[in-house]
Amino acid sequence: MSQPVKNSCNCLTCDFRDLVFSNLENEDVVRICNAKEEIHYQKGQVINNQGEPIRKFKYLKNGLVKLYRKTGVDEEQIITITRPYEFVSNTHVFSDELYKYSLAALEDSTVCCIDIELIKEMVEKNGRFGLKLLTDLSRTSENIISLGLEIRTRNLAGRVALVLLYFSRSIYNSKIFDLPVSRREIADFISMSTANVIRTFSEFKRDGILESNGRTIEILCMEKLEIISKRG
Amino acid sequence: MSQPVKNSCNCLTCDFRDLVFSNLENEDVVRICNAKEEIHYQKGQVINNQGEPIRKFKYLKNGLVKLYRKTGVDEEQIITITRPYEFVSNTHVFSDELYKYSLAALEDSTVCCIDIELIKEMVEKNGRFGLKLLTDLSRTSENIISLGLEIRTRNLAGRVALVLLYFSRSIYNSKIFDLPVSRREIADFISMSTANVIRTFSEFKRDGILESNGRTIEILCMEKLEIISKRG
DNA sequence: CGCGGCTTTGATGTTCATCAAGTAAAGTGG
DNA sequence: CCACTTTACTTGATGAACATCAAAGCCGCG
Repeated sequence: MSQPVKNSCNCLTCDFRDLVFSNLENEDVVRICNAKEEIHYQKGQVINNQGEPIRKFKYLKNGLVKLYRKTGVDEEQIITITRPYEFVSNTHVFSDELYKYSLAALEDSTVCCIDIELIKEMVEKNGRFGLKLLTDLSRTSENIISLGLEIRTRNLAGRVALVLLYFSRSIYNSKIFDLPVSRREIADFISMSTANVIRTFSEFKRDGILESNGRTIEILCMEKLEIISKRG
Repeated sequence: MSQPVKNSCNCLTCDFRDLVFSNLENEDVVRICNAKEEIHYQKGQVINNQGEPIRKFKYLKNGLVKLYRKTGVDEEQIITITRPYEFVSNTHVFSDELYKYSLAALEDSTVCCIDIELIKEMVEKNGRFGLKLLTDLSRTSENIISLGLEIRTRNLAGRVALVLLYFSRSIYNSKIFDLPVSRREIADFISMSTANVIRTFSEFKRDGILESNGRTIEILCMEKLEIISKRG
């Protein structure tokens, strides 16, 4: 697999300026722009590894990523799967020295990397920017926490229904989509065995709730899926 | 049960000044001091309820609290149990209008309440204060997230061992302590049935790992407990 | 074409929730 | 202070939910 590719763009005119850096003056945005690295990762590439030092503040501009941690040899636990317009999912970048979790691209992705020290300097200098980050971090953390709580309250079928609804609504906004993850990754996401994820898919097919061909999924009956997700 | 009691103290000389408000000027600390309410809750009292509007930034000065959410009639899920010197556990105070979770006192507790708008104003005015909050929020969120992940990777015995070690080390710093929660609350914390929590306690007693009398616990064999917590 | 990883299904046994019944402890009203 | 009620705790029995193991088909890739 090839190396990540570094690109460049103008932060002043970037769509993300309003989303992330809305409270910074032009001169500060220019500083960030000159210091940043915009890196393009291909599907499957690792963006950062748990254990590595945290040097950059990272923002997903484009693509889809999974945040996960290794829980043993050949075993991982997926913490969240997110699209852009979310804060960097590694919510501990401001409190730790090392990454506790890994981040990898599920689809081709573009990540903006800025020295974390520069971001901290900007926060110190500009309180409104700090408040914005505080709000974003607050939201991202809450999303991860509540996702974990929801998973824990459900049985197998309920968990599978939950992720299917998550992909359908939060990620692809469509009843038909290609799963960005393997069955095994779904299992790692919702803490169940791969075999039972597959079994649950088969049952959903049998019951006319969805149609699937490999990773292509079509949800046929949203209502049933919602009921299963809620009662599970 | 009686109403919460409001007290007063001088923030300038408060131990927490260094921990929370280390980056604020004296005049700002005085403003906060005049605007704050210090409220004393008795064991069992609710500090805030899910669904209520978020108006205050709350800081635990003293005591022990549980953060939880209602998941049905007469059912709740405990998200975390914390001592002071942690950021307010409701990590979404900066991103939401309403509390998603409830907070209740497990022991007599003292909570400092400051208008959230005043805190936001301070952040805007003083970036260093904002950076401090960002760091604290980052740490608190990470603790909640990783606790949830740890619970999910363990079987019943492993989960019970985990909470026992948590109380022993993080909360009481002793091998002998009084559990601040019922068996049922432990079950709500680690997503298992009350009966099986009790059963696991009984097995630990039978195996000489701990001694218990009601809520009083003495851990006899830390090593075994650690092994169970890790392999579970 | 063969190899390895992903997927699928069935069979098996373990883990766990649920139910039930009983005991102990703690609060409540007379 | 005692009878009463409720809540917490405990244990066993049962069945459901789930993981694990095994075997086979499929697909992409060298």
